[in-house]
Amino acid sequence: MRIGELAERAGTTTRTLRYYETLGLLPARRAGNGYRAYDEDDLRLLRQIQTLRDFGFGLEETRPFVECLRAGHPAGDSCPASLAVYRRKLAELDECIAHLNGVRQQVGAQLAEAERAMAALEATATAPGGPGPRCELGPHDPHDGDEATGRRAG
Amino acid sequence: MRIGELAERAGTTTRTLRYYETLGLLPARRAGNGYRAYDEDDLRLLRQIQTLRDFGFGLEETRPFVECLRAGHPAGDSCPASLAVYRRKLAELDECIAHLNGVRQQVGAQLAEAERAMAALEATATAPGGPGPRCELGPHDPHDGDEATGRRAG
DNA sequence: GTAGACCTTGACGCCGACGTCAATGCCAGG
DNA sequence: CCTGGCATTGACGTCGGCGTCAAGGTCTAC
Repeated sequence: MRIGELAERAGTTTRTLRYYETLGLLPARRAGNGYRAYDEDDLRLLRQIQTLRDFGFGLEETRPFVECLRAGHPAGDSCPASLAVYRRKLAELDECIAHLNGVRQQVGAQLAEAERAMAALEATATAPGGPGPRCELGPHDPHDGDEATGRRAG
Repeated sequence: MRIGELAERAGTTTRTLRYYETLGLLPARRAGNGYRAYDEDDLRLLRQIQTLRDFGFGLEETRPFVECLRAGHPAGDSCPASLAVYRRKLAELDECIAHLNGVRQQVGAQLAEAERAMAALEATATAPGGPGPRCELGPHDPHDGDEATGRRAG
């Protein structure tokens, strides 16, 4: 099949497939006219990549799984290199989750404290039966909470 | 004080301070020679920014806190807009943590399963050795919050 | 008067995973 | 023949938070 069909069947875009090819993740054979030619196995490789990416794996981290599949193994995680990636990822996840839990606690404490202070001020400044709470929330895209890129000399 | 001194006292770089200024986050007065001039209040604003950034807040999210301080309030979170950011962040954190916990479980299960299958075949493993764990796991796709644009049609 | 330590603005680089043109080629249908 | 829908490569844009030059101005010390 050609790139458009593979993209559609996998629910992705041709741009993505070409990108994966530049990474060597999903190389394609070529038809006589220069068009990329894919088969069902390529679809499987692609699905493996997508599954891992949905878990938050970087594309490079999916490589061992893809190569494992291409080596003829029944599953992408039938190889030691893949298991190593799993383990690394688990450690990363644990660290990240712990970090976020810590942050959550601190932010929660800050909020509670600030709310307490605000309530004290409003009680002294506003009369009873006043207006409702302000609603200044706007649309936003969820980011992650991370750091670890070298900042703050410390 | 000048930019170099402020940077040093805050443990950051001049580049960062100029960047904050372009964002309007930390505007500076100017000395006669064109040099940026900061005072102790600016240092406080900067410290507020840093604290929030350490929590994983984006720079834009620190703006209400900074403006709150500049408005003369005792703390950056003495204003309703700041509290709104806190609450939004908490919700984000909760969502992110829940997501990561789910992923962790799935990856853990995958690993366990793969290890079982591997054990049945062979018992050879490679020694690990990574550069260091980073926490860059996102709750989901950072560029768009849903799959309407086409990936993983399912 | 000159080194050199500070400052200025401007502009490009980086990371990840693509999106989005642009210019052009291939092929089937009317 | 032309239209139109697929394909090709190439290259720049995006987002966030800066790093890293580059070319020059300013002030201080010797």
